[in-house]
Amino acid sequence: LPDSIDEIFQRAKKGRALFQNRDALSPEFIPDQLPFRESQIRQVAQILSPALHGSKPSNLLLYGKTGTGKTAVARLVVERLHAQDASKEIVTCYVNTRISSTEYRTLAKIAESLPLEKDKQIPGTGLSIGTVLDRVFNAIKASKIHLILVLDEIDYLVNTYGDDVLYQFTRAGEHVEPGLLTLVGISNDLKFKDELDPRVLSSLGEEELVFPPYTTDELRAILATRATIAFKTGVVPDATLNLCAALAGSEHGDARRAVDLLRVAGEIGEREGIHQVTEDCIRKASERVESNRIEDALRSLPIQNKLVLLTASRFPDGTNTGDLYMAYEGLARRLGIEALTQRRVSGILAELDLLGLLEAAVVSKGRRGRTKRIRLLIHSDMLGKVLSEDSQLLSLL
DNA sequence: CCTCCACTGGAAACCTAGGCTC
DNA sequence: GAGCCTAGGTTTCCAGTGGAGG
Repeated sequence: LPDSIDEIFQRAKKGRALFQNRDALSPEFIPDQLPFRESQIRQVAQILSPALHGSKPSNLLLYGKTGTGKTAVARLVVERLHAQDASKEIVTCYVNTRISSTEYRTLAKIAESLPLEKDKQIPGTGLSIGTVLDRVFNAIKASKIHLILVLDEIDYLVNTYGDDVLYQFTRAGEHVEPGLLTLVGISNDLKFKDELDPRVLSSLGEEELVFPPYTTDELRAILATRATIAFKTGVVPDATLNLCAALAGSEHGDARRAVDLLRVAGEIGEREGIHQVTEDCIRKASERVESNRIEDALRSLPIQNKLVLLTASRFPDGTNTGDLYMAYEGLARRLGIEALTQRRVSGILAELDLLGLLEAAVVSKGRRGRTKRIRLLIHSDMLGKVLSEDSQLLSLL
């Protein structure tokens, strides 16, 4: 509906506002209470506490599926530890290795939290991993810092780049004296240990903690607490919280998902100008959250991956690598883009499969060879909508 | 039971952008 | 500024393969 700008602002002013503190539902929000995680908090605090009298705590590994509170617990405890530290020698650093996306960027992020001399800053590119590591270790050594390094989604780092860097970090004890380095690894993947060099594992996993998924009841309680902070009183009925908890609970007790859902539902309610966050808002939010996730994934894709995806969308009934590649070449020619080799396109198909944007299952057709059965998993309308934002692809849409 | 297709996917070489050293 | 280095993406090369059809 073509609401005029003023109308939108008027409605906002009139105060159909449902939120009183939206931040309480933002992904960055760390509540000072983490219900149902008291014992984990206590244990992590216990393990890290030697840092306060200048000795090195055990390295620590936290396991559990997404949204089970690993990150929140780690950040909460590390933050408090930092606050309690009178010596001011403790430096804490949190990096999500999947978001940093490469070894280099992960190290650069770590370096940001260290006092690096002017000529030892880390540029965006150009240095070897080894050089960056040296600079990081030297900074710790020179300023006698105790770095407590939280590596979130460490399984991503190891699966994509191997455990070399991690190995360097685990034996950094010898490199960084008189400074100290303590590692807190966070992994979503319970099997990730199998991939690790035993030397790394024995050092990193000196202490381990498993985070069980939240039950639906626990999710409901968490949501209720957050809702009272985030929303005005009486705005969120119990039934809404129940549905929200149930939806998130069915997806392996993911609290982040649950909180996300509630926030978006609140925004939908506000926009519709209704006075409560209804169950219907939750359902709409559930769809929205999912399609946003996909749209973001699409937007951040390199041009060639977009083109491969677009090619796949031209085959509503699915196709295979060879046929897709021929069509892809044609489209690339029309766009004046250099076509990649079939080997590379095959690799891109595997990447897109991993992202859940299409299905590329290897199938054998007997005498007619082996190939990937390729099927788009997203709406081609949505694909067209997002890809048309890319000026290079516009002429094909 | 064997063949042989149409690829797969590992390995290595190659390319490019960008920082470093001198 | 020349020449060197690295990371990350791509190409080149190729041995390997699941299973329908013979």
